[in-house]
Amino acid sequence: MCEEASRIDDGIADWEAGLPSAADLPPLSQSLIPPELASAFKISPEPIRTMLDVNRASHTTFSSLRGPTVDDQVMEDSECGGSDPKKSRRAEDEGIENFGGCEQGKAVKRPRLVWTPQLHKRFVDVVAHLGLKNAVPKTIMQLMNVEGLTRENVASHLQKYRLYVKRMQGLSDEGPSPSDHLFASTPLPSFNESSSGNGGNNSHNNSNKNSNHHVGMQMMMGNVNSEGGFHHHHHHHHHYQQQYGNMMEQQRDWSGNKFNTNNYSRHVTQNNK
DNA sequence: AGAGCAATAT
DNA sequence: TATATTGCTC
Repeated sequence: MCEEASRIDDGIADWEAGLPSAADLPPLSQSLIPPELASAFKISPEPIRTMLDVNRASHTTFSSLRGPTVDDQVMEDSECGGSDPKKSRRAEDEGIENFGGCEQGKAVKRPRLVWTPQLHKRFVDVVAHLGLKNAVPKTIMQLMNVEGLTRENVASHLQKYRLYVKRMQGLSDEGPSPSDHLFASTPLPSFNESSSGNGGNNSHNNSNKNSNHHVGMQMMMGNVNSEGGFHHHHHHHHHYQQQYGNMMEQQRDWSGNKFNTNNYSRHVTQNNK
């Protein structure tokens, strides 16, 4: 996890070392295209860029090298009325790597996880993908492939989720209670799958009585990273082109959170040990 | 070891 | 309120 992070960091450090120094570059305030030239060619004036923009761009590059990060806004499918592939980044970070530090195993508390709708969706997708009997915390955690997500996080959420599903199935009618906002934002899975060894599917007989809305997300914890493989032989490619993840800083000391692969049928990089 | 669950803590 | 933790059984 940290080893890999360090490796990547080193690579980035090398890369950065090869870049021109600030002194070799024109100041940010200086336009690269002279105004007359710009107007002559009908080039709209460049926006004024600040250090913040630079840092943002830098972080974007950084993130793309490392894979999606939870604090990256990621959208999936139809998300967000979608237009623009780039999303706003928060002003925070720069402290991305560790929350406790790799080496100092000293009790640094992880900020609590906030189950954003995106994160929850990923959870539900994974649970639906596993047969009922495989949907256990560790496996879910692995398939969700979210850096920093722990088995405990998943176990806790799963416990609540099961209660919710049971509750909803029991009372076959009646929509979710107002406190079920998160869970209600996701179609109830149909756990008909016996699922030996193989991916369940998302069938389509969900009683979908839900209202989907509101996004109020926030973020958490530090990252973890390692490799681990998981294979899933399922036949249909569900175009899980999903990303997601937006979590943002909730407390001051955390870091970025990441997940990698988008396709469950590929191996996945697992989390902890 | 880890799943599951209710109670309890924060 | 939402999530984490604990204590226990299996």
